[in-house]
Amino acid sequence: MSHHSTTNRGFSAILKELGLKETPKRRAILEVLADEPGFLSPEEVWRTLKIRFATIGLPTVYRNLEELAGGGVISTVIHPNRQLYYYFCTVHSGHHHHFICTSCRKVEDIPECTVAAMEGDIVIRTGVKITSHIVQFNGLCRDCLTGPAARMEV
Amino acid sequence: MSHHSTTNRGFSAILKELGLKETPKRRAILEVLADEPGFLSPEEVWRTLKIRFATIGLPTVYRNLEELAGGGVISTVIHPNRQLYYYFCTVHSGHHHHFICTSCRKVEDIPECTVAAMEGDIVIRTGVKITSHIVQFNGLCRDCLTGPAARMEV
DNA sequence: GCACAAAGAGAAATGATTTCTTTTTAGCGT
DNA sequence: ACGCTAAAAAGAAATCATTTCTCTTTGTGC
Repeated sequence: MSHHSTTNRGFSAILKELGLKETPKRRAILEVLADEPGFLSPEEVWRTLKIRFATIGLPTVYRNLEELAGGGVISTVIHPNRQLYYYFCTVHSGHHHHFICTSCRKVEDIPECTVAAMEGDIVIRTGVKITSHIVQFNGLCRDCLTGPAARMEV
Repeated sequence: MSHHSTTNRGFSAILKELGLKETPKRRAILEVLADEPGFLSPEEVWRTLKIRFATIGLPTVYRNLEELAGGGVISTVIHPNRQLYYYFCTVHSGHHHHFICTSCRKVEDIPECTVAAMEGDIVIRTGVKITSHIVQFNGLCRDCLTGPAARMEV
């Protein structure tokens, strides 16, 4: 059930660009995320990897997810429950934002155009320097709105 | 050094609207936040209150901040360090967003117009239901950009 | 193949936040 | 003013995601 199998090519190149060694576990973490349509918690990634690897530590997963997110390979999801989740974003063309379904964990990409405009306005009006922003829309996707809510664990 | 002293009137009314009893500590929590130009962590609020009250528990502060934020009296700040901070927002006219200075903790209000438009687009295009969003701009305010960074603890 | 720095294991610590139980108190009715 | 009752607070303890530490393993350039 590989959802994004086409993206599995090029992981080596991505890691090399970031100056990260290509270890089996690091590659596996990327694969797990790439094969998942929604976002995953560090512990969920870890549980999946434990099937493949006899020994894999949770700290390893945390460290790798952070490195990969820092390098922009994967993106973070700030859940209303305040835990951090990770998502392998198939859209690599430019900056954008996300809609996340808190029920089934699906993620939809939102172009960032308006946010950029907002930032421009803010900078001009107030003279501040914006170093980062959080823009994320939470809700229920169309499928979850119509069908029976799949994972209502929020 | 009361920055927002004009807003101190009407706390009783606010609490009554929310169906919350007007206790000395609850009022004090609101006062501490209202007197602070920037955002504060629960523990910082607690430390301030300990000067006034012989006994005040940290859980009390956490609970009250959550209740007050839930009622919309105060707003939350999601810090890049992933801790939760609270801010007494003087702008009560309609929905809006914030720019936070990660150096001096100043908060500037951003009208939400564009975000509303974005949401409209998203809903129409994808058919999702948006229940909440996080929109926050992080950076350095003009003062911190020019003068020596006051509290560079990020 | 070797050396060396990066990566991982595993255990333990951290620290913000929450939960629990008991005691206190605000606000209503009288 | 007085008492009642449910909300609120104290204080201690638990939770649990995340991080830190030390030692061992492994990928990669030479």
